[in-house]
Amino acid sequence: MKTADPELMRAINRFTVLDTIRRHGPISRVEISERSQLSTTTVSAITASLLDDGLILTRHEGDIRNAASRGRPRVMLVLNPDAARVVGAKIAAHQMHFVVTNFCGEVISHLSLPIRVNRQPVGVISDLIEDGVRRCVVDAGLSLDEIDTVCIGFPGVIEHRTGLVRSSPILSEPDVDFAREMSQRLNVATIVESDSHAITLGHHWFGKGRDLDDMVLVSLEQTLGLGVLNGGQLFRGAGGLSHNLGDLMMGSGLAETIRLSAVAGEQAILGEQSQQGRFAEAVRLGRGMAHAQALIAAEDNGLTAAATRAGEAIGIAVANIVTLFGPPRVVIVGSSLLLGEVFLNTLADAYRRAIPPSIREVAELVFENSPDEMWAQGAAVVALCELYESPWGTTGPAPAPQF
Amino acid sequence: MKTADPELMRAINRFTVLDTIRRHGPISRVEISERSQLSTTTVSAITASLLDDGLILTRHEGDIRNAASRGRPRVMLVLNPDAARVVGAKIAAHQMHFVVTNFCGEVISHLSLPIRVNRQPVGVISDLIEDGVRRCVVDAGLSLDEIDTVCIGFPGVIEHRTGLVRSSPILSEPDVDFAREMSQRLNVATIVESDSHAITLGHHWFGKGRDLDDMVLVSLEQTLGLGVLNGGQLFRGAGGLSHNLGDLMMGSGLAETIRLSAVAGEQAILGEQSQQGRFAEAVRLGRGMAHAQALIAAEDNGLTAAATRAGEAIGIAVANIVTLFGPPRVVIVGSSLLLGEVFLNTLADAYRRAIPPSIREVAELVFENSPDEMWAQGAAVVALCELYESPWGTTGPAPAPQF
DNA sequence: GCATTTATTCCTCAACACGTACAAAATCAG
DNA sequence: CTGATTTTGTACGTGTTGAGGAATAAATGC
Repeated sequence: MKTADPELMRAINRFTVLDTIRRHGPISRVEISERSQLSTTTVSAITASLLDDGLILTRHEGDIRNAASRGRPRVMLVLNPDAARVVGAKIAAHQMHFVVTNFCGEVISHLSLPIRVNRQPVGVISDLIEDGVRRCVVDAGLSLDEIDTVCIGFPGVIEHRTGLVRSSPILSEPDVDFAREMSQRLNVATIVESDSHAITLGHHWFGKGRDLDDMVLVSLEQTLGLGVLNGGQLFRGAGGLSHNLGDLMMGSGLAETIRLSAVAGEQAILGEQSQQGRFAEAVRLGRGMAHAQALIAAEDNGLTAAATRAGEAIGIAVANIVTLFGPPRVVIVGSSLLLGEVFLNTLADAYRRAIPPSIREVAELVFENSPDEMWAQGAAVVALCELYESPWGTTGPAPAPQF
Repeated sequence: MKTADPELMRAINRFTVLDTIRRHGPISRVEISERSQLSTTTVSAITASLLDDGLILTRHEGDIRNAASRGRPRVMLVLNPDAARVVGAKIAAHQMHFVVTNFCGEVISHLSLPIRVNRQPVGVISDLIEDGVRRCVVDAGLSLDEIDTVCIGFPGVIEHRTGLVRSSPILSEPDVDFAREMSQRLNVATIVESDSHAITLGHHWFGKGRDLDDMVLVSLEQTLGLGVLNGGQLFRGAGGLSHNLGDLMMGSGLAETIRLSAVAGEQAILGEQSQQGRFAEAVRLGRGMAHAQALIAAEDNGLTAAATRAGEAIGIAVANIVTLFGPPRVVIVGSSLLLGEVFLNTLADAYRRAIPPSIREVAELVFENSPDEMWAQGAAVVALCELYESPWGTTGPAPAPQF
């Protein structure tokens, strides 16, 4: 059972203030007070502490109130971008993406490695990731010592609490303790998280979920993932396991049942078609979906049928997710969106037909083909979220005194 | 955003202590301190306040420590059963159940009304419920003034926050504000909650979920419902909507897709068979499932086939729920369990085949045909939960001074 | 220059958790 | 029967925290 002491109270309010400053750009203390329902004096005390810890900065310039306003001008507060730096990574079958971001989540450097890591031994993959992280950090003009946290977004079933990769299409073995592996290699605190969860938080901070504290994100990549945002926080099921949409069974009887990934996974859509020359090459290079769109536009019947099947199945699955979670918005991302109109229209249509009438108006569907960088940025956001919640001034590591 | 002040801190710790006393029977202050990680002095202060408010009682008898123990004997604390009384109700198509419970959730009186309310106008149903509540309260030797809260468990999609019945097989209209309706009739604070949520909390307090703070319950009655317990609390999706398992679509393509309720709902299983005389009569009286079991035992081929189809579909759906929520236990309740071995075995078998191998060991299935009284008791627990969380001594209504 | 307005800070108060010391109530030893 | 022992529960003081009011700071308008 969680016990409440003054420390927890302080942590909550500190987080509230910090998050308000992050969300609402340059903001004055009074406005924080209004938004957070905290008294001005409490806000002042907390912001003083945050300023003292170097997490926020004052800016006297940007008082954007009605210019002809009397009274003492507001002092605007902003996040100190240099308060911390984190690395976010997205690992996929055919490429890796790395970003270094500052405390605001803004990308400082970006590295894309088009390397096929599929089914390589764990050691090889760790090597490649370690290399990518180090290079991206150097590109940002930093050294690893200056990085606070690394977060690696992985496809598959991830146990966030322990950092265990339960199963992933990229790794040939189950139950790999990737968090420990990378922590030891980099000597930096490392988090492992599902790539779907990462992009969910990424969209909450910077993308299509900025205005909502409750939403659901469906990611259609090599694996079919799910992220549920509940009250501004990721909903991690019991044990912190990430969800794997691809493992859902579609069908009412065992005879005609099929796993969603077998209809709508990347491999399922492209698989049948990928025998022939140039297309197979594209798939191997991770550009299968873009290529597929061209083929569909050129009326490739086999692919069109596969895309239609996939769209239908996913539309139904999304309707089921809405039935269970009732979010006001469903953001759909991932490389499969590249399949184009046919796929998207089928999906939206199947959704409309499958959703029960009584909750038809509850959720809106939003399609967004986020750039790869955003996935990595989302992983960085996961890391930042943990930093935000961690106690800094009081119990955290004291900043080394400078002489 | 939720702000933290001393009041919140106190509320949290008060709840922790109260809940610890409820769960672990007669318990001494030191033991509370050990279990809750609160200091002994804090526990002492809080228990003093609880004693002062009359929510708990001291019991000097039951020091069950090693009998030959020296030192000052422990004073055991228990919930004061008479601190409050609530009414819980379960409304179903063919019958209503009411219970009055004390502050511990123990049933004081129980009333079962075998009335068919299916599709009656709202006014008629409210009348019947009002009557049932009043009779049950009188049976308990009480008057309505002495009841603190009423909670009514309804099948269908319920919006707990607003007390709105979004849709229910019992009501012919959608979006009925049942909470207000009953509050006005009874002049007692009334909560409306999904019957699945009610039985979920009921099992958490008294049934198969007593030892777990995370679990999932699937209810198979006229509607197919779901309750998710997360960290000891009901997980209510965005907007507080209850889930409706029956609205899930089973199938990967629209052509072969069917709603779960159309395969595994009570009507779907019994519907085809219920034309003939005695069976139709049983169904009308709400005893369809029990009768069906007898017919299946007598090798009624049509019914057996229907039960098998339903079991398969539900097994698959449960596997999907486990994929999404990853609970350590799934409790399956409801009248459909009466269908017997064929149904249960098919369900368990379909589940085993549908669950992804990587999480096969995560969840255990538990079947439990809870008595109707337990559903009503669960509704009472919902009411009690709200009482527990509400502030009593400080900000709540001060007890009228007695002269 | 002075009143006015607004943002921020200083000071005091109440509530809380916690640690220490002390009182209470039983057992055990002689 | 008396006193030491052991364990439990409580009174007091300290250090948090946040809230509210008074005072201060910094601009505008007349």
